[in-house]
Amino acid sequence: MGANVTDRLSDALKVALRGVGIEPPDDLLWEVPREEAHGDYATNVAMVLAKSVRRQPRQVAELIRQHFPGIPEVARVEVAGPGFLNIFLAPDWCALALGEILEAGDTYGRSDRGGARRVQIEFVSANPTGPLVVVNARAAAVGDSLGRILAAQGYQVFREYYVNDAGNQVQTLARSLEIRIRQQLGETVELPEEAYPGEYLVDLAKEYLATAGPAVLEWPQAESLERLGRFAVERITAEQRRVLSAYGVEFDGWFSERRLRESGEAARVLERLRERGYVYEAEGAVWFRSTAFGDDKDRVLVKSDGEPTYFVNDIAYHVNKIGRGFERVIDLYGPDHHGHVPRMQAALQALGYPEGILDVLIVQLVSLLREGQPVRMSKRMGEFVTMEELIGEVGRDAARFTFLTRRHDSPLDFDLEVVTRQTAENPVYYVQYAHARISSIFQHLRERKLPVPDWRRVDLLRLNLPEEQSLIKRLLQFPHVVEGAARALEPHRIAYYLQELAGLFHPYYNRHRVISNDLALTNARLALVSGVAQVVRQGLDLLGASAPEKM
RNA sequence: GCGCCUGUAGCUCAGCUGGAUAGAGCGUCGGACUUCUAAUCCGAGGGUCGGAGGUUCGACUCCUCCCAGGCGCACCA
Repeated sequence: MGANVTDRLSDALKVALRGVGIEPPDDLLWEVPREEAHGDYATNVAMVLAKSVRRQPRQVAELIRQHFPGIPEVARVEVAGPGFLNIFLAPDWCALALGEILEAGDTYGRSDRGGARRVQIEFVSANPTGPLVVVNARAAAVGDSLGRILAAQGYQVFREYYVNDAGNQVQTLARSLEIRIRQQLGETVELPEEAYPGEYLVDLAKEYLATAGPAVLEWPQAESLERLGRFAVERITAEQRRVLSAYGVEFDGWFSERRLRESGEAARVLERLRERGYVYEAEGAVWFRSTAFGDDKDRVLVKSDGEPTYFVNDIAYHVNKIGRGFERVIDLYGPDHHGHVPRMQAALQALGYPEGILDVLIVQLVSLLREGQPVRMSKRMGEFVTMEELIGEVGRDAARFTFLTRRHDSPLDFDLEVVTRQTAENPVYYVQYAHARISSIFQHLRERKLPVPDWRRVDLLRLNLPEEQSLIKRLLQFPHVVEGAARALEPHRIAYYLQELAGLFHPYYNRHRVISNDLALTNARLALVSGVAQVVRQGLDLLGASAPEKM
C-alpha cells in the first residue's frame, strides 16, 4: 500500500484534537493548497469545529497546533489565514518515502477502504437493436474506470450490462429484420417508418439466410418474429460485446430482461410494495405512491390492460441486484433517463432499503465535431458514427482518456479532428510520453550494461533539488487522489492528476540528466523517475489506458 | 408550464462534500534539439466565474429570481 500521507496526517490530527479535548469527526479532509507558502497539506478543521466549541477559529487552530504530535513526516505546522492549519512535510522524510512507494510497487495507491464490500456497476446497457454509438463509448469509459478505481480501493466490483431483450423494441427489430430478409429474397417491401433503418440489418438478413434459410417466413407470425427477434438480439449483443472487449471493457455479467420478466420477480415486488402500503388503484391502473418519497407525481406500476410497466421491471431488476448480495449499486444512465432517478430511489426506499444503496450517475451526451463543425447524425435515417468507427479513428487510449478528462455529467464536445490530427497536443500522449521517456532511460541503461540499482541501497537524500522535492510530493499525493476519485465517483480526477505529474516530469527531464558520472546521484534519480513511471502506469491503468514503453 | 444538467480565458475544460491572490491544455506571439525520445521545454499575453440579489468571518461553490443551451415531463421502453 505504501505511504499514504493524508492517512498519517489524519492520525496525528486526531491525537491533537483529543489533546485539545475535541472528539475528532469521522473523516478529516485534507486539501493541497494552491500556494506553496501555504504548505503541502492544509485542513480547515479548526474553522469547522470552532462553532461547536465556542471559540475563535484561530484560537482552536493554535491549540491544535500546540498539541500536534511530533512525527517524522512533518517539519512544521502553521496556523494561517482565518484558521487554517498548514502542514509542511519534512524534505528528508519525503525523499525516504519514495523508497516506500517503490517498495509498494503496484499496490501503491491501493487501499482496503472498500472492506471487500460487493459493489455492482451497471453501465452501457444499450438496446440490442443496433451497434454501439459514441455516447456508449463514453459510458463504457466512465463505468469501467470507476470499476477499476473502486477495485483499487478494496471493493469487490461486478460490472453488469442490462440487455433489454424484451418489449416493443425487440418486436420492431424482428419486423425490421423480416423485411430485410424479404428484400434479400427479391420481394419489393418497403421499410415502415418505425422500423430500424440501419444497414447492419441487411447484413444480419444475409447472415440469417445463409445459415437458416428462408423457412422462417412460412411460420406463424408470432413464432417467426420470436425466432428472428432472438436471432437479432443475440447477434447484435455479441457484436456489442466484441466492440467493448476491443475497447478494453469486459463485463462480469450480461443480465437478460427477458429472463427477469419470466421469473415473476416483478409480481413479488408489487406485492411487497402493496404490503407496505404504497400501492393504490385508480383509473383501472395500479399506482405507486412515489410522491411519498419526493417524486413529483405517482407512477403507474400495472397498466389498465393488465401489463406491468417498464418501471416495475426496473424495480424488480434493482431488487434482484440487491438480492444477489451487492451492498452498493451504481447505475450509469443517459440524460434521457434522468427523470427516472427519483422514482427508482423512491421505490427502493419504499421497499425499506437503506438510503444511499443506489447511486445513479448521469453520463451526459457527446456532440461529435470535426474541425469545429457538428457531425450530422440521425438515428432515424440510420446515419450515425459507431463506437467502433470512433475507436478506429482516434484510437482506444485517446478515446478513453478524452472521455475521462471531463466530468461525467458535463456535456462533451468531442472533436475528432483535434483528438486525431493533433496527436502531439493531446493530453493522453503528454502523459504517455512521460512513461515512454522514462522507459527509454532504462533502455539506455541496459544498452550500456549498467545495472538497475536495488532501491533499498540508494541514497535518496541526494534528491534535494526543488523540482525533485515537488515530484516526490506529487507522487505522495497519488493515494489521496485515488481515494477522492473513489469517494466522489469521479474518474476524471485521475486524468488531471496525471497531467499535473507529467507536467512536473517533463521540465525536470528537460533540465536535468538522470544518468551522469555521479553514480550515487544517478541511482537516486533513477529511483525518482522509476517512481514517476510506476505511478503514471498505475494511473493510466485506472483509466483503462496503456503505458507504452516507446512512442 | 414543471423538473434535471450545463454556463469559468478566443476554444475545450478543471476548480477536490464553503476556504487563502480563480487554474490547465489548445490557439496567438517570441525563444530552445552534436548530450537519457523536441509527442518535450522556456517566456509573454489573456477573466465583471451567464446576470442580479441574499446567506457568513469567507461564495466559482449554498439559497432566490432572471437569461441562454441541452435533456426530460406516457397506462413507451
